[in-house]
Amino acid sequence: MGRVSQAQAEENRRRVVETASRLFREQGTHVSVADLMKAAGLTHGGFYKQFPSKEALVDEATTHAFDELTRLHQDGLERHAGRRDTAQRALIDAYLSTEHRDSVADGCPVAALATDMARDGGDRAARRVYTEGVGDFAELLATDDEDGITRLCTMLGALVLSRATKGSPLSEEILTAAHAALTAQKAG
Amino acid sequence: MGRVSQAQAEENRRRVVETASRLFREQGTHVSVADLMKAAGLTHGGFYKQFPSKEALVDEATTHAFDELTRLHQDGLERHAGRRDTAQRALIDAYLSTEHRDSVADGCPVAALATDMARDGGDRAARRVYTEGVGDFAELLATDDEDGITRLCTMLGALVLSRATKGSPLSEEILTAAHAALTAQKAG
DNA sequence: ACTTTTAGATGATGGACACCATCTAAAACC
DNA sequence: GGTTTTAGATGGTGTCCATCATCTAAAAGT
Repeated sequence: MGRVSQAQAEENRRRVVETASRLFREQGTHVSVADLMKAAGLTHGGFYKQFPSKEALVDEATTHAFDELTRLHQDGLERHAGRRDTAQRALIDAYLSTEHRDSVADGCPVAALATDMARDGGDRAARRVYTEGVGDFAELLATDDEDGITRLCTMLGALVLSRATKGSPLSEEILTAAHAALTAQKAG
Repeated sequence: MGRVSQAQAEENRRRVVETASRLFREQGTHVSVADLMKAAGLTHGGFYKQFPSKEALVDEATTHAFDELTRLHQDGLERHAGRRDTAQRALIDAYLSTEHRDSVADGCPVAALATDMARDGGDRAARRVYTEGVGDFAELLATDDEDGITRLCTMLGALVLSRATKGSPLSEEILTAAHAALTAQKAG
């Protein structure tokens, strides 16, 4: 209840951002501060000692999610060192899996936050980070035959649609159709 | 204030559903009943004389939006009578236009409602209608060379991403890249 | 014309929201 | 070790939400 060490306070703050980045992806940016803090193991009141507003947390949590994404992509590239097409293939496999479809909270922020970004038109940090993330992701996906942007559209569209139709067999069909299209060999 | 003719009442009810179908696409299904009714030119209290709950309206408004979509697609097919590829081309042109990107309220419900459908997992009428709509749309888009599902994923992904990145030049790049990919002639 | 019905308006309910003032106890600093 | 600082807890504020009870005036039914 009383004070907590600086290390503990920073750790708590980190946990709030981390929790927010997961909850915002899962439920949208409208999750309440109280729910957020409870999920992070704290009470609602302390929030404003760490963040000036909920909006500021949305920005920070979005940034956090995209930093995580960048790290994940870099790890992927390193693991298949230099072999761009192999790394892309691994990324596509994971992206269009039912596991990714079912784990929104830990999943791709480009897909999870798209509608939230589109809906609040402001000139926020979250939007800038998001847009930059889209560009980076597209670059990563480019092949000799096809535009990276188009491939990202197909992947993201498939993920979003498979989530929206989950429960119907169509959900899995969407994932496999998009996967097949993205990994098909083009005639040379 | 007092009573209103049956015809007027039905007309008012229709306007509420129509308004809801637009507002839900534009702002999400969390728009308040009060805002909804105000937008339809009524007060909030009368709502429950026409609908058992807000959830029921979400179902009805979703159904309405998809009925509209079906009608639009049928009109499109009739206008290019029999010529499937010409009708598809016109559809793609419209779908990936900046006008469509900028008019969410009147735009494709598959794109606008995707996240809302994904987020509330229930077995609602809205979800069933949505899933059916996705299947129908995909059928419409199939070509000899490519799966209709994949093409829908690309189109929808592009629309969603162009909306989320609106304000950046990337937004237009996404539309043109996806458009080029979807209208490219495949090697025969 | 008189009665009954009902669409919509008004206003209240209980709950959830973002945000803030205040308390408190332990860490940080001397 | 005594003072100061502060992270987090407690308990508000005013606002907005979905839903409902009640009122009212005009349409429907006789």
